[in-house]
Amino acid sequence: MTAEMPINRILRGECVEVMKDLPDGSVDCVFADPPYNLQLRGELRRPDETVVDGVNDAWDKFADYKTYDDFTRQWLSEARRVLHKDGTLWVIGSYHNIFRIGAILQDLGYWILNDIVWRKSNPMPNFRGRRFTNAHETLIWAARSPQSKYRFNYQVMKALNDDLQMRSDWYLPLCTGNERLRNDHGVKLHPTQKPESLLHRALLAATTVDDVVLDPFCGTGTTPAVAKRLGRRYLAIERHPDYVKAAEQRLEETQRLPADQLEVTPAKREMPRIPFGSFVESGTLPPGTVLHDRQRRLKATVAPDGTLVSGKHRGSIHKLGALLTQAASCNGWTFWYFERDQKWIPLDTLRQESYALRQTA
Amino acid sequence: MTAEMPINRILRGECVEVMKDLPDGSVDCVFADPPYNLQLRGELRRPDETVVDGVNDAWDKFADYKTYDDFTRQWLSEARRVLHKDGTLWVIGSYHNIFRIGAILQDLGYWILNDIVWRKSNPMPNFRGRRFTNAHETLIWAARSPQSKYRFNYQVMKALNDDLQMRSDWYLPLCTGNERLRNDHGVKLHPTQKPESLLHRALLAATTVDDVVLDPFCGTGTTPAVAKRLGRRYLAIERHPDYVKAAEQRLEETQRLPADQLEVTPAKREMPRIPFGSFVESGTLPPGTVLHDRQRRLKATVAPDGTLVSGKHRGSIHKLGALLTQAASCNGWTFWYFERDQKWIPLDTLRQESYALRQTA
DNA sequence: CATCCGTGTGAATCTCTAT
DNA sequence: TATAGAGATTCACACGGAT
Repeated sequence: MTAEMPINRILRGECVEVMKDLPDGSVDCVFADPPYNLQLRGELRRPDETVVDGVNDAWDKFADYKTYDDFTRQWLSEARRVLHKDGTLWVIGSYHNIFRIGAILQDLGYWILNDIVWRKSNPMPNFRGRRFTNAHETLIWAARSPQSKYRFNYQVMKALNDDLQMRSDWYLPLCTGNERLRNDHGVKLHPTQKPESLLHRALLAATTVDDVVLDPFCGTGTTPAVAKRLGRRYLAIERHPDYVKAAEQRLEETQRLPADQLEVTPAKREMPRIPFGSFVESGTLPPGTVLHDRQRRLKATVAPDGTLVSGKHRGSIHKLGALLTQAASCNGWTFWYFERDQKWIPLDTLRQESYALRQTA
Repeated sequence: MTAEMPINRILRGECVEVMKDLPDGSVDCVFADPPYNLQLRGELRRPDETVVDGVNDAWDKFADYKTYDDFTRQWLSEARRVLHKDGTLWVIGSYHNIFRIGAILQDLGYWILNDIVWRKSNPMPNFRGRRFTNAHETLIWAARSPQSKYRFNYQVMKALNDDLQMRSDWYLPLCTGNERLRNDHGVKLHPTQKPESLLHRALLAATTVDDVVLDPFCGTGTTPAVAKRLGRRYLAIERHPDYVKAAEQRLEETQRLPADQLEVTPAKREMPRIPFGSFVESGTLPPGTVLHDRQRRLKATVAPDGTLVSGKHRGSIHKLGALLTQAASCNGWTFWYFERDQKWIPLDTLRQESYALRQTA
């Protein structure tokens, strides 16, 4: 290593090698989006027969778990050396790689502060119906050591979340539309570009103005771009010259926010959808519960999966209501009634009560 | 190991030892809520709950991770031996232990299918304001091997979620109120009792009626209680006699749902196959019947052997559909339409009607 | 100008059975 | 064990052109 510390630059090269040239303790925060080692096998098609454009790049291929672990141990070790003693590290991954990364960083002496779940508002569905929709990715936020006096901007996060403590589950959309970098033919430049909103929240939580942020897997430069906009200094490492070029251009077009705007971010609150099945799971309406319509002419029974059964018909609260009344559609929430304290109450009451509970929780 | 297989019982003892007495491949699903190895500052605990001295010493920390890893490897290995080749395993944990568990189960040959995030509707706040509110726990769902033909009740999960694919993030409340087991003084019996709703969803997704569910860390019996209620068989292991007693009492008070209330949305894959030719044989679609696609751009004629003919092409309803649309594959049942009462109806309707007839027959 | 509709797409470990 | 054939399977958005 040398004592020379480059700053606000994108360095081209292998991150382990490049980091070796950086001084000890010179970085306040690391954000890393390493290869996931996805191990995709064949071609996957949507129900409409179009082919899914999966990650098929050479940089995501590793021979086996051991090769991936060795690689992980190397870059996490160098990142730790380069980190300031009170610095923190973010890593993002999926179930393919995140467990290995988490275990290795614990072995290396990092101290996990939180695991954060990025809940995707618009994930790709599971086209074959063989698993749960893979609707999230996991970030690990860790201090360099258990003794680190790390930075956490508690009030900033609370303000960002309508004056409620920021939770460990973040609901954010994918990087799509205009934000996604594309070439002249409209083809995405990078298969896994992260949304700026994700970086915005992570950097806003764990760094302050003029802190140095290092991204060892820079890609098309989301981390340095958000860092620059938020008035942080940055250093990014990227192997592929095309990505370096794209990131440099992006950074030219990115302006540091004026000082008075550095901490203003609107937060959208989601109104969560409540599936009828959740009341079955919770025991509020156990399987076997009898429901009626308002006039009590129709009758249906609740099944363990939240469907209703009436004679030989089965369907959701909406579908069965429509079927039995021969209507095109039906709002099952207001159509079906259940009995409580000898009164018949519309299902929708349950939903209203549930919303009220969530607000105060 | 012996060939003796106890069933619907809670076995008292260390789970690794007890599992050694169970036959190979005798269990369809494992649900495990292992000790968390919580590392509070100044107090580090081994899996057996004894306190480790000198937490701040790196060597001790390594020693403790190693102890936890060895323990994890042991119980995951025995669980894998006991699992049926097509069986699946659920493990729940937090950031303190889940990364080690995930890496070890991958090393042992398990194949991760999903990681699931249990988002708590009512988590404990972070009192010191030094981190994000720890508002979730992580479950790993894994098959015994990449070759396992595991069970996933896709349609059941979809029904439970208002006819949308169930995602990998589950929003469920903690176990509180009446559901929480307490002693005569109102003190909770177990520090980490899981909500029944969580088990309801996991078992409903990955098992069917009469499957055998094993819980190696039974605690106060949430897993066997939900398994019993849902008509699954169970086997549970618990070390502490007080918990065994509480779980046994709880199971006595838990009733299996009546058979007609256990029925859920059937999987299409598991419906009996009906050959298209049977409708030709029965005269429902006599040879010469004309079929169209939905847009009525394509036309085919039924042959006596149940193949379709279009120009010089001939093949099954699937093959011909794929051929004419130049698709890799095609579901002929939903692709082709026939005319009845001056309406064009998909072939699949015939199949549905045939199923309904069998029900009433 | 607002609305509707068709099209495209996103870190994906994505089938099962009979022969 | 390899191959062939049947047949099951999608959600949230963004964008652009048409209404």
